[in-house]
Amino acid sequence: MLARQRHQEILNRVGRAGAVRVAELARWLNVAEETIRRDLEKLDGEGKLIRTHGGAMPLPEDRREVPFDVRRAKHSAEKERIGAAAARFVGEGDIIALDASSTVYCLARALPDWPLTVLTNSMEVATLLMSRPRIQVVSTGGMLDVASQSFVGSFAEEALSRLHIGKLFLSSKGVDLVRGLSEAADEHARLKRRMMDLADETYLLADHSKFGVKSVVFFADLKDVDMVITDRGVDPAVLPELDRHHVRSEIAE
Amino acid sequence: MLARQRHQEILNRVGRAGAVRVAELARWLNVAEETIRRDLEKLDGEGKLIRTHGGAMPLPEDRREVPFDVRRAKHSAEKERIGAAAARFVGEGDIIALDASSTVYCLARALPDWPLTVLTNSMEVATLLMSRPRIQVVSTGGMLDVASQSFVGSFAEEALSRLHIGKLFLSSKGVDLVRGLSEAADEHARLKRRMMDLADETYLLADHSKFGVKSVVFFADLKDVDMVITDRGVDPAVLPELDRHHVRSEIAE
DNA sequence: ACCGAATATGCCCGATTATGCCCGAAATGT
DNA sequence: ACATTTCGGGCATAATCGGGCATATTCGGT
Repeated sequence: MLARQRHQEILNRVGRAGAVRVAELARWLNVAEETIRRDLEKLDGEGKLIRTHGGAMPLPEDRREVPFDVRRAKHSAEKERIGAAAARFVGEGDIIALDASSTVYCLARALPDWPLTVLTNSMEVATLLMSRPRIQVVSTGGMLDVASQSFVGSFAEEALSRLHIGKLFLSSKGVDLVRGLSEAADEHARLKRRMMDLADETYLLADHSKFGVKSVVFFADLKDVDMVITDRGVDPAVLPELDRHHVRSEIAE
Repeated sequence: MLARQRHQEILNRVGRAGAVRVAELARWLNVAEETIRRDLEKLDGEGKLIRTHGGAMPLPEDRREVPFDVRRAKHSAEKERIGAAAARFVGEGDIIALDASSTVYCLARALPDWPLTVLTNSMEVATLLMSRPRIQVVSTGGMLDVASQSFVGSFAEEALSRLHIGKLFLSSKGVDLVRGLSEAADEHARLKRRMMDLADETYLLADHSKFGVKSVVFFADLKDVDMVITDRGVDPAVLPELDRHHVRSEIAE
């Protein structure tokens, strides 16, 4: 039986019975309990059921469908991997900031399940993390930019200054080794700059297509970044160059 | 039976019976009383019921933070009418504020299609209005409260002070002619108070079931309200009383 | 078709959680 | 005031979990 098939089967049974136990499922589906646990972990992570000690329960009625479309534009596999790799730098109790970008959204989905405070200007990230009980979400507020579904403007920028950020995870339209990070819109650039100024550490999430690209507004030097997380498609010449700027880097496998 | 399942069952019985005893629950659910005690301790800690000696009781009706979808469903016809009536007070180019309540959400849906600036602390209102190109949405930001899907906290409160609000539309858990408006949670109460202080005019949207109800935290007098919009089910004695306080009122037909 | 990588699965073991039992202390009812 | 019920904490036990490791299967690229 295929793993996916098993997942469906589990969801079916959870939905009908109201609750299932790991041992039950293991017997019923002829797999080890470890496998069932991994299945439940995955399904819980996807928000399709709720894991409990000893088994799982269906979602409470009132949270089954989030009103907004949780449609996700193409998460290229690279972005997923970069997000997962970045998630490993998040420690328990950390105060982290996430910007409004699709790569960072992937990180949000991969965040570990422990107490965290997450500051974000992205509506989508906020909505996503609302279903994670151990995560405290804080939003900058500000003018709502429809295109990026995020808050921008001087209001958002000044709101930031009252906060502390441990680790900032951001992305940018372009990453040039000489000119640094760039964005297409000034308002987004300014906000990212502000976030970097306030953060103890800055992690740049950039898939290989971002390197060498210069967008319109430059907002930071590469040397202001503490670590770059990218994917295997990156030009091999880039990593030594980062090293030369004392920027750590990691390739998400 | 899973622990979580038992918790659900306990909440069910408490909710339906009004009160339960530890011994009863232990017998019904086939576990030791110690287990039930631990369950009750946990549920009480989560604010889902109130422990008493020998058993537990449900939360008083008016201090329950009902999830948004549920609130929206309740009295929806009246709320729709009230929202539509309130929308007629919104003029072109107005700067209005909307709080996080289901009635005001109905107003948001009924907003006229002309240029507007809308300040809100509700994620759902912000999401809804994102699809309205002529409406500029501004959010307070702050800590995200999951139950109400809205931003609260001192952060949100202070963010407000930098803004101007023309007309504020809000609702509240309870409206008492003598004691005024009340909310179940302090953080919501404080924010609403702050909004009222900053607004030129305050419109209270309250269906008839709100009148005479006293929740936990009072945050404003009726005389601070400029206009009350309610429905036909309201006690006829209420309107003259409002008049006596120089509060205008309207019944949404 | 072949090989290395990614994925899925199973097994083992120390850590965590859930539960039940016991007993002295606190609360309750008569 | 006294008998009874209920509570809370300490302890023991069993179920469950999570992570590390090994093996098998599938996938992807040549």
